[in-house]
Amino acid sequence: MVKTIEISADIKEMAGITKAMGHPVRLYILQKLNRMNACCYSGDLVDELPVGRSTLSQHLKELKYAGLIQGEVEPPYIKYCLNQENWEKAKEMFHKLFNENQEI
Amino acid sequence: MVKTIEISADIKEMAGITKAMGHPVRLYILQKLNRMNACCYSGDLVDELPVGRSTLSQHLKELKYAGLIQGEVEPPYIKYCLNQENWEKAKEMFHKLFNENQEI
DNA sequence: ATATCATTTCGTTATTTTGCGAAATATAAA
DNA sequence: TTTATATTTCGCAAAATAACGAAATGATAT
Repeated sequence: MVKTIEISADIKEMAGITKAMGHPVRLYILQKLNRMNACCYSGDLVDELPVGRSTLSQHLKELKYAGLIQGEVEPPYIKYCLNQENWEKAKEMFHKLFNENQEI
Repeated sequence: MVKTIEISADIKEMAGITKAMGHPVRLYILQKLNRMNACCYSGDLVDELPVGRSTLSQHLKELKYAGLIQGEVEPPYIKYCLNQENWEKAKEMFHKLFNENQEI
């Protein structure tokens, strides 16, 4: 007797986003971009974070893959900003998660 | 020239919690406990999740370690519930993260 | 054409995570 | 005391993650 259980796509999606947020360097970047309401460059970040350039690049790639940030080429730099639409979506997801027991 | 940069303890703490939440099985459990505003048993969960008992036990252990849930021995069961205090703390953390650009 | 600059990709290594089944634990029932 | 039940721990294998330095890329300046 085999279990035929699946976890909903919604949960899986949120888990993916949450996972992408679950690293100090990546969380720092997201917090900074949101706080400043601005964008930044990899070069800025590498000076304030305890990781090397290539490692930082990997983290940016992951955040991009998760849809939380986007990079705009601005030679010779790449300007990284929050992906506002998805960031709002994430915000909403967390809001729901923490508040869906508040029903009347 | 060595970098002497550190990431704040706050960010590290939140990253740890976020990481613990960043898996479909664990997120499912948290959502369920919060939604139902109730507790549940490992045996309930194993029937609705696509993982084996020992794997589920590992996930519960991780959530417990992160402080998000707590287990109360109720022989022969163990009753798992949200750790309300820490759950509220997590809620507040996420709220801040997503809203701290809303300053006047 | 060469050099420079910011950044990424590649190749590698070490560590962590995920998952399983078997064995162990702890409690209650027969 | 044996048996049954719920759950965890152990030991393992496979896969994913994190980090690094070196090399590659792509653009501009000399």
